[in-house]
Amino acid sequence: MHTGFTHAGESDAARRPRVTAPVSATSRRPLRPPADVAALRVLSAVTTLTEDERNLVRKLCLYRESIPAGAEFAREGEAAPPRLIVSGWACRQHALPDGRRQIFGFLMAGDAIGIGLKARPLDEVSTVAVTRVECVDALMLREILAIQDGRHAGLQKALAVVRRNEEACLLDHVVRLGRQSAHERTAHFLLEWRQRCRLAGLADGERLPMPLTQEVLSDALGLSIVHLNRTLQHMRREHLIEMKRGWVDLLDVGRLKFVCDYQSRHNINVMSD
Amino acid sequence: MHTGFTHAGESDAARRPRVTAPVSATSRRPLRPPADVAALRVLSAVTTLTEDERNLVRKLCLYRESIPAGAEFAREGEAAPPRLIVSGWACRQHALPDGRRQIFGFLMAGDAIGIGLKARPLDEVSTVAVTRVECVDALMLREILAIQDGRHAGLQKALAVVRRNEEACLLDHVVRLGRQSAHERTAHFLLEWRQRCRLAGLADGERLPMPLTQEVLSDALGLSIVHLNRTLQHMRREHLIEMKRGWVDLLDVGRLKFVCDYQSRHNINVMSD
DNA sequence: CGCGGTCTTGAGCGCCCTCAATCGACGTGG
DNA sequence: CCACGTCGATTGAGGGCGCTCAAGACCGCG
Repeated sequence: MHTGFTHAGESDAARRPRVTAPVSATSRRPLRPPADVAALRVLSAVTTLTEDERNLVRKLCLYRESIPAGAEFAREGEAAPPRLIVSGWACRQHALPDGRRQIFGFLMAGDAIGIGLKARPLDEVSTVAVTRVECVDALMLREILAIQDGRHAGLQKALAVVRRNEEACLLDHVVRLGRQSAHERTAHFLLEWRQRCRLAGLADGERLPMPLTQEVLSDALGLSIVHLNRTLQHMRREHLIEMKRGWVDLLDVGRLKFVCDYQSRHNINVMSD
Repeated sequence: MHTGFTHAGESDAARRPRVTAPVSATSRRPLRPPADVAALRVLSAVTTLTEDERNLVRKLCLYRESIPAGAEFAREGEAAPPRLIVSGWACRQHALPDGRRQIFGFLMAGDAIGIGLKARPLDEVSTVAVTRVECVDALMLREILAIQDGRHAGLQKALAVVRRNEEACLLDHVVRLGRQSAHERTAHFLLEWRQRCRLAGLADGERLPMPLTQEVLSDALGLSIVHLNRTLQHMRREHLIEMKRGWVDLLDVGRLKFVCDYQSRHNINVMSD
């Protein structure tokens, strides 16, 4: 049913060579960091990391693992092995026996799976790669978090915020599914997507990567694929968005926010420290 | 819009005097425990508690706080003060500016709010008492959890499981809202409700307390109040359920499970030690 | 007895679904 | 180079699930 998302949406970054130019220790972040530190970018956007912590993450990223599109990170019910996503997109989902499925949310560069001492239910649902996903084993990160030494306080906080954000998105998802129309849902989701892409440095202005097929999108938004298609068309005719191969342009963020009453929970998390 | 749920559904237990017959130390639990230990029942159903731990909870329950129906535990965005619910029902919700609201889930005896060192997003949404709620200040519990001494390992685990259950219910909620029909949603919700009521010792066979008005229920299930009403009527005509003042009878649990493909996540949590 | 809150019922309709077919892009093999 | 298969996006037709509006019944309460 949902196999083989080989088409578009692999970020440019994902195809670059491993280690490019080593960033000088205290410099500002480059505007387009190489893939290795895409995850790092997310983590350091959230809180200040020491150079030790940054190097630790960089070191982890040397040992990659590639997961093909459509493959499962972990099956339903099993605790997922700890991983940190470097590039690509995955989703958490649940499949009903009759073929329907519901997607709980998406994972992108910088998101962690199975981190955290006690596994959350979220880490025990089926997690599937939507595109090819580059990730690294995060067992070491997990152990570092377990040891409560102050040296990695920043890293600890960053990963906690990432977890919190995922849960906050889940709450927004509930509101979308329960109380919003197809248009509102779609607009709201795109704005959330925008915020996450910006945080990960994947956005190019208001142009966002959109590796999700309409089938995947409809399974997230609780709509039929046909109706989602018509909803997107309507938004294009309204000059709210524009879609190309693997990309989506948000043409009028203000109006998008207006139609779905979007208010970002993430800012709260990012600001608070 | 949604104020004053004074009508039905207060459990008998909630009206009983504080301390009735002190249960002998090692005896089996009484079938209908007094309200003071309703919370205790939930916690000890999850894992084995030492007598010290049980006494600690009992002691906490001496200093009650009563919250009237309709009152907010904490406003949106603020971290809720730590509390343990002894009796009554509350809900976590989010209100949209145009009056719509979505309920994320319900809290009942044994559920904790704002426990946990780092607050989850769930603890930062608006939490409203659906009936009158008796609860106790759980600041002490929270501090006990912070101190990692082995003496309260059982209590720690019990509260962690309660938290996990709430998150698992949230995931089920997403599936219901996104991919199930009104009938499936309703049946699925009732079965989840049943499971939680049984755990809390509030069920009388297949007769469950149902303090929720149809308005509240519809805001949880993402349905209009009218359609929920008709759905319930249909289930009554099908001899699946029966409803009375503040109670619901599940007449055919097997068929209910069949129509909505119900599989309990809770058993996993309760079993696993 | 009047009143407010809740539940119930009817009528009408629109959002969104299902089924089914077409089109375009792309990769493959002859 | 073209025929072909596959996958995803698109479009049309038709219908049903669930919505809104509105009114009435029921019930506990002051």
